[in-house]
Amino acid sequence: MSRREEAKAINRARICAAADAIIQHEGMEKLTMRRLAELAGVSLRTPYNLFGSKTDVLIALLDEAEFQLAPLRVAQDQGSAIAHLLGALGKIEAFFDSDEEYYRSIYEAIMTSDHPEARSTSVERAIESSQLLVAQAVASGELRRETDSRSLGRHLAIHLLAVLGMWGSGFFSNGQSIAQVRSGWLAVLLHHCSETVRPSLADAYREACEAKG
Amino acid sequence: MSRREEAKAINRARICAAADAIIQHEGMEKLTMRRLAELAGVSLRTPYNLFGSKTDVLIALLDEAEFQLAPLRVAQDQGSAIAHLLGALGKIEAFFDSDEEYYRSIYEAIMTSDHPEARSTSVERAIESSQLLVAQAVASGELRRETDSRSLGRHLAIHLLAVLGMWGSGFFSNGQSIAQVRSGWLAVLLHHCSETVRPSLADAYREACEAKG
DNA sequence: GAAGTAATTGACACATGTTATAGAAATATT
DNA sequence: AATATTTCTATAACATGTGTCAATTACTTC
Repeated sequence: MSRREEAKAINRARICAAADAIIQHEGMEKLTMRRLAELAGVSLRTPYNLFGSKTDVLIALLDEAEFQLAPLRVAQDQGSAIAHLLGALGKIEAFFDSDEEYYRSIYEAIMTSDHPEARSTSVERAIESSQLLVAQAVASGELRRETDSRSLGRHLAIHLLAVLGMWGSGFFSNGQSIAQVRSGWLAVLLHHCSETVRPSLADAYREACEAKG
Repeated sequence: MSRREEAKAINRARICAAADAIIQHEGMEKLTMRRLAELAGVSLRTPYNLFGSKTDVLIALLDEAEFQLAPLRVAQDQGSAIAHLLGALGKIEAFFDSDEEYYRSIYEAIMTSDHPEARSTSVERAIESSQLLVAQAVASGELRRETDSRSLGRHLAIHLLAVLGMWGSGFFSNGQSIAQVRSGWLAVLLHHCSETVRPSLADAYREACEAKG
């Protein structure tokens, strides 16, 4: 990395750190570009040079935290694809729980920003990941052969994103959100699964419904 | 209505008409409070006095058009509650189809506004309506007795709102959106329905899946 | 070390949603 | 009819995200 790139990386990191600090200690409303530049010790223009927009800074914060539905993307060579799908929910929940209000406010800001491409990107990513996992579940026989994995994968991802969106708006707590998604997913998976896994999914569904309230 | 209220109503109507005209002929980006006030022939403050915020003007536009998932709310005394649920989708589709780009841009603007309460309100309304219809379907025996109608109703509403949200972001076309919701709803309903209605729902489900693509 | 290049800075500008203030006009109350 | 209240207008202001542009600084290349 050339020294120029190095300097840029340092500035990028300082800006992220400053954004993080402002959100944590002063709240999202106080995160203005002027305040951010001040705390990071750079000029007002620099965040724009390095990130593009305020929304892009927030996206970088989430990326830095390795979110972005990463659990859904984990390569999966062995084990049950359905278990993997459901396990991903638990990972997402744990991740958000680690600092719920922090991630909630960032997530909301991104989802309501006037840069629609920020939304589209995460929608597309989630749909692709979910379609992949569903296809694996079909291949492994957990879901019936005739299942349209593109359609089902899209359905699951949409449901997840919708609930996350409502969590972002403060409509659900993190725990409620994931329980909501889990029962929603199970209801649909039950309809597409093969007889072998049906009993265990049905149990899981009953549990999930009770866990909601 | 006192003459004062009358005057307010007239101004309100003029502002709505102006907003409508701007969105239709100049596009959502041109809908600024200054342009709106100018075209409505009122001062910049008046829309704030009469509506509260720009978002509230947009909400009024949708309300005026009798949207807000009104079809879901129709009182239902007779006929099949499930048919009513599915029929509501068709009505929503027809409504949006009547001027897709117009409603899409308004819907998106509301859903991405920085007034989160606007979002919460429409989420709450949709969930309540849907829970009511599901409860009726349970009462009539179309859905099995043990169905948790609050939970299922919430699930259906969330899925609808999820897809509408993506339609708002331009991710789906109107037709695709509703087809997506219909098949999603049918999959879940199939899992909760009584044996009497299962065959017809299964048929509808197959049709809906083919209609997507 | 000199010349060229890329990034940063600073000061300013603009459009926007929103609020403030003061005064004018219309309406309601007595 | 006189007074009080409500609403609207006009104008200015503020905070914010973002853009412009010239000057400067730091780095790369030769």
